[in-house]
Amino acid sequence: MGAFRQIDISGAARPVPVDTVDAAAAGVATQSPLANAVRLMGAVISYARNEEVYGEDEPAEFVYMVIRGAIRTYKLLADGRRQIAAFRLPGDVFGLEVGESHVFTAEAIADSEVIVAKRSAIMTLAARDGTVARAMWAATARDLVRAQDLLLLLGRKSAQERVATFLLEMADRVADGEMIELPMSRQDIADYLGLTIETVSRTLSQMEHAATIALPTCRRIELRNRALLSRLNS
Amino acid sequence: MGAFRQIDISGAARPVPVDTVDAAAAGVATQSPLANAVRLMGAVISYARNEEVYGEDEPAEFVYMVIRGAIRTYKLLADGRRQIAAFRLPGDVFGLEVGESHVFTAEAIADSEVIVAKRSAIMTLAARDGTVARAMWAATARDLVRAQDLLLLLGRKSAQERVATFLLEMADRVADGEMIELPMSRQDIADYLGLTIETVSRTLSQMEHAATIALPTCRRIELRNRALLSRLNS
DNA sequence: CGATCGCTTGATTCCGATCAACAGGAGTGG
DNA sequence: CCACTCCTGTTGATCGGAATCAAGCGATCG
Repeated sequence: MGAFRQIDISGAARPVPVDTVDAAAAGVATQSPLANAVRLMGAVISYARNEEVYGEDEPAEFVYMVIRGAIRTYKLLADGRRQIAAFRLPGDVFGLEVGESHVFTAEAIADSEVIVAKRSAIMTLAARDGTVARAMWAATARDLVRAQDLLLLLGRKSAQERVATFLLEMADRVADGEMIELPMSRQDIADYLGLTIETVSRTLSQMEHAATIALPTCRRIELRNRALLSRLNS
Repeated sequence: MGAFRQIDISGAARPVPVDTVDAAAAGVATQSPLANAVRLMGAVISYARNEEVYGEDEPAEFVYMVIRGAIRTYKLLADGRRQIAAFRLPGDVFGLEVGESHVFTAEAIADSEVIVAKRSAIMTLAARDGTVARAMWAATARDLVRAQDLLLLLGRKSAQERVATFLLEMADRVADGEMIELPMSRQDIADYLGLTIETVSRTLSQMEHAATIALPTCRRIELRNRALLSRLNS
């Protein structure tokens, strides 16, 4: 069992509300009616690295959309073991709950900008506009599909397979060609994949030796053999 | 890596459509507008033990609600490793997808009765009735919360903790007092908890020796020390 | 330039998987 | 009814992959 790991909150809470912004100008493509609603009714807030966006069991007063940076959502066990359920990247909506409180904690992985909209306003809009209601459902369903893929990974895949799956997922989401710029630390990856930091590091090193990937820096990964990774992904 | 495990389909497909039934009489309590809609618009179909209800990637033509018995939904890896994502028990709605196809396979664990309703009919109703639309969202969100709890279990809990969590979950869902009547086999439990059948069996035996539980038969489990199980549940 | 933090690498341990044998129970057919 | 088989579950012995313990490296920052 892992020992308790202290998670330090280096950045002080420093919300900087701003009026409605042109999020498209901020690099977020127009997507669903939900994303549009959040964009129209929300304000931009900046979060420093490791700053908490909201905590587990807090009332779910707001809905969020990432503009810049990255957010992790996770649960903790009493002794500090952590499971990250999702990484939220620019364009992702998160914190949307059916119930009255959040089911996990959300924290900024890097300095980030997030649009924050009143949940009550979104819900009111959804009651009037069926396309918004449906987009909310679709967003929850998308999270569910992601979670179910992660279940299979955590329950049944080997360390190599987990890392391969992770790399391909990140390639889909943040890659510029074959080059991946990771926003998160090894510890975050480990807590997402249900491994230890050492195992993640070792596995990446092995893949580098096998020329499956290249590691120019520890936050940059170049895929050099996608076919092999896909085979490991099962 | 686990070897390929053959999953035999002993019961032949034998759908027995029936007109709208009084599901309350069948022991299912009235719940959400969604459950009511499925009940009103569906037909009862019987599935034999191990019979497939639907397969992964099949078009999602129907929505289902369990009346009697139990259903497992799962994903497979290419070599046969299996991860069960959920057990569906009487009253549970499943197979509700936002997209056009199912994201995993559903099979009867025991001989079961399921109400089957046309997805298109439910969707049409949801477009007219916001409470149905919201109930569909709520059902998906409930699945998501369950999946996220399972993520923490699969990623970070020990075998003992997994079994303890499972027992408490089943106690909540099917227990008559402290006595649990399991509908599923050890293999199903193992594939739900990300363990092997041997580890599940051993862990249950240990708990019996510690007088935490009693095992009158292998499908019946009596909780004798819920406090201890809760502590293991973290 | 030293300190700190994040990452990598090596040595060893340990939990759960694997391999193997057997027991109990249900169903089948004589 | 019993003998047989099949299936599920239990238990024991051993193995192995990832965790843990430990050391050192390298980049970033004050």
